[in-house]
Amino acid sequence: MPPNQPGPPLPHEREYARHSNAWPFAEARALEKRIGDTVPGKGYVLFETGYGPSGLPHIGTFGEVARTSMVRHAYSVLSDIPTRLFAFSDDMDGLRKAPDNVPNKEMLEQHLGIPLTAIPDPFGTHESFGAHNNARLRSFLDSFGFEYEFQSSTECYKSGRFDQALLAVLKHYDRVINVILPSLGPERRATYSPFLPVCEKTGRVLQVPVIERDVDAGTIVYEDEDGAKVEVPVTGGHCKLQWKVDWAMRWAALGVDYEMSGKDLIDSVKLSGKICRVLGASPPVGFTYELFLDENGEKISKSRGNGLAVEDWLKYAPPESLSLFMYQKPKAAKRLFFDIIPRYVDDYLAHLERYPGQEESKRLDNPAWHIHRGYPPYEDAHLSYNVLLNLASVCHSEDKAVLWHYISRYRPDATPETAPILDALAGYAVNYYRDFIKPLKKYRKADEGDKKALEDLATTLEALPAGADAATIQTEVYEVGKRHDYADLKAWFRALYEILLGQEQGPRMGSFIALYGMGETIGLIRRAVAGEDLGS
RNA sequence: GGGCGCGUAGUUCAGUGGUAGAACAACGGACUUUUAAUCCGUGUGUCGCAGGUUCGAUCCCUGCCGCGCCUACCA
Repeated sequence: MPPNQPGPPLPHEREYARHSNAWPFAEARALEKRIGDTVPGKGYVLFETGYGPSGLPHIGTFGEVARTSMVRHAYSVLSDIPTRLFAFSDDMDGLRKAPDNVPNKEMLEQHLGIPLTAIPDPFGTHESFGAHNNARLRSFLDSFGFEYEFQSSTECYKSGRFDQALLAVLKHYDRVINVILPSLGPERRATYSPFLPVCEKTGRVLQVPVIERDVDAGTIVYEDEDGAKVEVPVTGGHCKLQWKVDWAMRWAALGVDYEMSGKDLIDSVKLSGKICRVLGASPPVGFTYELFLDENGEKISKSRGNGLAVEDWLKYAPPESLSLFMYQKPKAAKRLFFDIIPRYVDDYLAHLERYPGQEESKRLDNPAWHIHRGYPPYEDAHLSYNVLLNLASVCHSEDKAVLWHYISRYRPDATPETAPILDALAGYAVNYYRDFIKPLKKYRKADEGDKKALEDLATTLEALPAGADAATIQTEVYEVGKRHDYADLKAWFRALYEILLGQEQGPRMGSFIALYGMGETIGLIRRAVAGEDLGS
C-alpha cells in the first residue's frame, strides 16, 4: 500500500512485537532467531519472492509479495539490521508451452525450450518475451507501492554472480543428485542431471545426460540431441540448473534468509533445503501458505479460469481490502471469489476504525497496522461498503455525485474532500452497480393504464413549485396513484419501479425524485410514456 | 503412500488459555398515508467426537471421525 501520513509513534513497538500473536511477528521472530544480533556478512537480511515469467502476474503473485512485505516490516520493528526484498524472476527457464493469452502464438511455439529471455517479444514492445513479462511484473508490483528489488535469473547466470555456487554444485555433484534421485521414478533417474546445458546450436535448454564432469576445469560433457559429445562450462550462463537445485543454489549464492511458498511446493522446499546445506549454506526460514479455492471449494486453475483476477477485485474494492484477504489466515485454504469482496472491505474498514482507540499492544495485532506498514490512516469511513452498494443499486445512477446526495442525507458531516475513503468507496459502488445491478434490470413497458397515470404524474410534478421537498413530492405521487386504476397503492409504486427503474423495489419516490432531479424525472416519465426502452 | 488445512449460530465466516462474536437471514417493534431503506429489540450454539495438560480448554497436546486440498512426471 502507498505510504500514509504517519500516525502517532508507538514508543513501545519493539517490546510489544516480541509478544504479538500476529503471524507476521511470529515469522519475524523465527527469522530473528536465525539471524541473531549481528549483521550478516552480506550486510542485510534478504527476503525473496519468486516469479515464473511464462505467465502474467496474478493474485497469487500479489499475495506472496504482500505477505512477505508484512513479515519484512514486522522484522524491521524487531531489529535494526537492514533488509532487502528480491523479486526474483525465473526468466532463464525454457518456454514449456505457448500461453493462450498472448499474440503470435505460432511464433512462440517455434521457440519451445528456449530461455524466455532469448525469445522475441510476441507483443513487440520489449527485447524478449521474458523482458516483457518482467516489465509487467514490475509495473504490477509498483502499482501497489511495494518496495522490492527486481532480479533476473538470466542476468545472475550470465554475469557470473552464480558462478561460485554453480561450481559448488559441480564439486558436490554426487551428493546433490543423491538428494534428488530417491524422489524420482526409475526412468527419470537414469537421465537426471542437475545441469541443463543451453545448446549453442539451437539455444534450447537441454535435458540430456551428463557423461563426464571436470571439477577443476568447471565443465561438463553432455550428449547432445544429435548424439555429439559437447563440453561446456557450468558457469557464465552456459548451463542452467534444474528447478530444485536451481532454487537451492540461488539461496546459497544470494544468501536468502526468508522465502515463503505455496503448499504445492512443500516437497521442493525440503529437497532444495537439503541441497542448500550440501552447498554449505543454510536454507532460508520458510513459510508455507495455503492455496486458494474457488466458490465451490475447488482448486483454482488458470486453464479453467475459475480464479479471480486482481483487476476484478480492484475494480470493485480498494487494494487494502485485498491486502486484508492476504493477511487473514494465510495457512487456511480460503475461497476466493467475487462475493467475498464486500465483506473484506467492511472488515478492513472496521479494523481501521478500531485502530485509534486500541491499546498499543493490541494495535500490533490489528491487520490495519500490517496493511499500512505501521501507519494506518485515521479516517472515519462513515458508511459501510454494503450500505453503499445498496444505495448505488437503489438510486439508479452511475454518477458518483448522485450517490453523494444520498450519502449526505445519512452523513451530513461527510464530503468527498473530508472523506476520501468514503468517496473512493462510492466510486467502487458505482462500478458494482454498473456491472452487476444494471444488467439485471428489466424494464416493463407501460400499458395504457400506466401511461395515463404516468402522464398525470408528469403534469402534477411540473405544477409543483421549484424546490418542492421530498415529503411534498411523496404526497403528490401518492395522490396521483389514488386517482388511477391500481388495485392498491402498492401496485402503483411497484409499477413506477418496474417501468422507470427496471426493478421490483426501489427508494421512496419522493426522496428519489428530489435527488434525481425534477426535470430528469419528468423526462424519464415522458420517455416511458412514449414507449421508449429505458434499459438501453 | 507422504504432507497440509478445515470442522464455531439457519448460512458465510471472525475470535481468544478465563461469561462465545459479526454480517446476512429470521422474528418482534418503531417510523413512513406503499415497498425498500432506516432505527430499536430478539441467539440455552454439546465452539466435530474422545481423552490429556491446566485452578480453568473452543483455543495447547494426542487419538479418532468427517470434508477438502497438495504432492509423487515438469518448473
